[in-house]
This record gives sequence, C-alpha cells and structure tokens, in this order.
Amino acid sequence: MTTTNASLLWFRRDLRLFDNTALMEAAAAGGRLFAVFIFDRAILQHLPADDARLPFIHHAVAELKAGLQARGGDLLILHDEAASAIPALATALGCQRVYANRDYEPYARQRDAAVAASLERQGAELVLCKDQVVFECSQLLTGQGKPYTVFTPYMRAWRKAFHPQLATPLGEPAPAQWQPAPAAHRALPPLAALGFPASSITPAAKPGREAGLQLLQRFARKLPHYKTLRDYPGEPGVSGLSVHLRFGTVSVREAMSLALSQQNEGADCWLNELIWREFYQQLLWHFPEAATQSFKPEYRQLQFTGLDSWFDAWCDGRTGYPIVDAAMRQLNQTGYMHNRLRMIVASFLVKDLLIDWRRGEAYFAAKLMDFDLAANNGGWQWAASTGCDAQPYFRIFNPVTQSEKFDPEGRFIRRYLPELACLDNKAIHAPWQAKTLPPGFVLGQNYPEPIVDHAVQRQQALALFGKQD
DNA sequence: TTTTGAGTTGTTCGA
DNA sequence: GTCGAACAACTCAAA
Repeated sequence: MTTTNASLLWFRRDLRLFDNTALMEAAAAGGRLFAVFIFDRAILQHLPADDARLPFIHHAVAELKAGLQARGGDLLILHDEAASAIPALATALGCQRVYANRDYEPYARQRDAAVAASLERQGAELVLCKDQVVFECSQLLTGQGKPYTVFTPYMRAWRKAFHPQLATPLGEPAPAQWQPAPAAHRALPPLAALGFPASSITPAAKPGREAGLQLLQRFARKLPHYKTLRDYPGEPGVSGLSVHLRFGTVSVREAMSLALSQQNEGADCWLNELIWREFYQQLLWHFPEAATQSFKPEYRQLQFTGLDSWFDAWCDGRTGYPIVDAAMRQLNQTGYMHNRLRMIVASFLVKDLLIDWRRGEAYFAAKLMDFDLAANNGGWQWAASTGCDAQPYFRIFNPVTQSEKFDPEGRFIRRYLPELACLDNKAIHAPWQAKTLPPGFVLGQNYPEPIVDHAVQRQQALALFGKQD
C-alpha cells in the first residue's frame, strides 16, 4: 500500500454510518478515506422551494457530518452537479476510487455512468455496491432467464433464494483512515442558502437516523398486528419507515432483520411489503420505459377526458368525497399518505375523474417525502390497470365503501377534515346521502358537494378501458 | 412443446 | 344484512 492510496465515499440515499456497504468496502480497501455529500443541482432545480424532503435530508446530512467528525474525519459538502463535481473532486483529493451504493433509478443510472466514464478517463474508478436491496435486479430471473413481471412468482423465487445472512446488518468498519475536509467544502450551508427556505409542511415523522431507529423499535411491538391494522389509516398500524428506507437512515437489512425476528403473520406480511419494494425496483430496471408510459401497450393511447378543474380539486382535497379529500390533505400537510389511501385516491383520479395516471404520479412525486420512482410508478400503474401485474380494469374502488370499511368511525377523516367532525359515523362517509345533517351544516358551504357521481363515472371508466383491444 | 394453475389490496347484483 | 357468483379473458411461469 502506498501513502497516496486514497478513496472517496459518496453518500447518496444511504445516509448512515452503520450497515453501509460502500463504507465497509471503502474502509476494507485501506488508505486514506474522504466522504462527500452533494446537494445535486441537477435534482434540486426541479423541486419546489418548500419541498418537504430537503429539511429531512439536511438533518440527516448534519447527523452524518457530526458522526464522521466524532470519528476523526469529516463530511465534505458540495452544492453542485454531481456528474461533473465527483470526478473533479476525486482528482483534487487524489482519490483513485470512488465508492457509492448502487441506485437503480433512470436518472441515477445515467449520472453514475457519466461519473464512471469521467473517472475512467482520469485513471480512477467508480465502485458501486449492492446496499439498498437484498437481490440485485438480475439475480432473480424466471426459468426462461427473463425478468419476473408477476409479483407472486417473484416473491416465491425471492423467498427460495433468500438466506438470513443476506439480511444481516454489516456493522461498522474498524476506525478508518478518515481525512479532514478541505476548507472549501467543510461547511454545511443552511437550507435557505440552498434555495429551500422553511417548508410549510409538518412531517409526521421526525428526521434523522435516531428517529428512524426509534420507529423501528416501536414498530417491533406492533408487528404481530400489522396484517390487519395496516389497512386502517386512522390506526397506528404501519411502520412509518418508508422515508427512512428512501434516504437510508434505516437500512433495508435492518428492516428485514426485524421482519425475520418474529414468527407471526404480521411479520410475514411486512416481509412481503419489503419484497414488493424489490419487485418494483427490478421491474423498472428491466423496463425503464414504464417510467413514462403504460407498461401494457394497449393502454398507451387512452383518451382521458377528465377536466383540469377536477384535477385541481383532487390535488387540494375538495372533491366532496371525504376519504379522498382527507387523504389528499394528509399528503399536502405532512408529505405522507397512508398506503390504503394511496390506492383509494389513485383509483379515484383515474377511474372516477378519468385523468391520466401520470398526472397523479407526478403530484405524488412532488409531495411524498418517501417518494421512490419505482414504487410510486408501480403503485400508480397497478391502480390505473396499466401495469404489469395490474388490478383488472373493472375493479374500481368505491370511495364510499372503502371509507366505511377502512375508516368505520371516521377517525381519520375527522383528523384532516375538521369541518366534518360534527357528522355521525354514517353520514361522514357520504354527506350528500345523509337524510339529515347537523343544524348549521350546509353541504356546498361547509364542505363541497361531490364533483362527480361515482356510479356514472364508473360506467365511463369501464367503457374507456374496456374498448381497448 | 404443451399443459396447467394461478394472478395484492374489489364491487355489484341477486337470492 | 349476508353470501356466493359474476365480472373477461389473458398472460405468466413452471411442470
């Protein structure tokens, strides 16, 4: 080993020091070690100034920086375009290798390919590690050597190939040869300096690794009841870990370890959800065109006829369907939406409002703190019946039935639509159907009348989707 | 090559 | 109110 041997660890969506594959690999390579996080202008320029994710990322980066300083190193911070800044930084620091954890999204693949090519030209190397999945995108293939496009066979293959060793957290490396940060890249700029003044969103979950680990611990006790409780948005039945998995403040192996630590139907059900995550990840990897159009070719030419004013009402949570409106307000206010509600509002946008699923997908992408391209696209295409393993087109969620079933006492609705708190448990799901409303409550004034009639729109959706053949 | 079984999350209708 | 059947075939994946 020469004294000039140096590596650069590039943090992206893996904002933790524990159980981080690229960190383990970089440390194992020996030599001097630098670490960097880039606020990537190529990504940030598309985000609104009140984006809820930036405060979360900023907090996690600050934690990471403090953690590295406690270990004798530091975190370099750049506000730049990653594709050009990383190779330049590697040159400036004299690093022969840049370590990072593999990212499967189309933009990331393109960016990493550009970085790898630049590094190669200057005699350096980009080393990408498997970290955010248990199985790489091409590790599980059908007997024909083709990618899986149906969940259940994929899930069976996943479980068959799985070994607990694959989900065992890696720990932390022995003290590495951490290097201090050059003065130019030492400071963590405040959010306002990055173009993101305080967000108007009040996230449901606290940011940072400590908060993520706390959630994980708390969820361990709820896990046995996960299978049933997870469907009720008014109950604390879900883990709330999605945003932590998105930014890596909790690792996938830590989550898997919890799922495997219990032998009950809740734990098994949750493991399936984690497998869904990998299913959609590998799907988008093999079929990147699905990011911008219907997976099923026969649905690429659908003529959506919904009004723009309906889309605006959907975004704002004033469609007149309480469960839909409460869900959209949860999204707008907290940057999060319960999974059951994501299905309900997606079905409503596509099948009731007859609006292109991609507009809903884009709205979720802008608002969801846990936004993940593969999972979001997969979910929307499932709900829109345009996906690989989609809901059949004639299965159209009834927003009132769903509301009665999964929020029977209107607990969730009341939380986000206080104007309906005075309605009884029956009327709250469909105020326009109530025989009597509380005195002083006027439909159309206190709360909107439904903007569409579900029974009518359902027939239109059946006609629209059914005639494609 | 052919056959066989199966496919996240539902709704509506009629008895 | 409860229950079972119909909804439409089609494609995937494995035997």
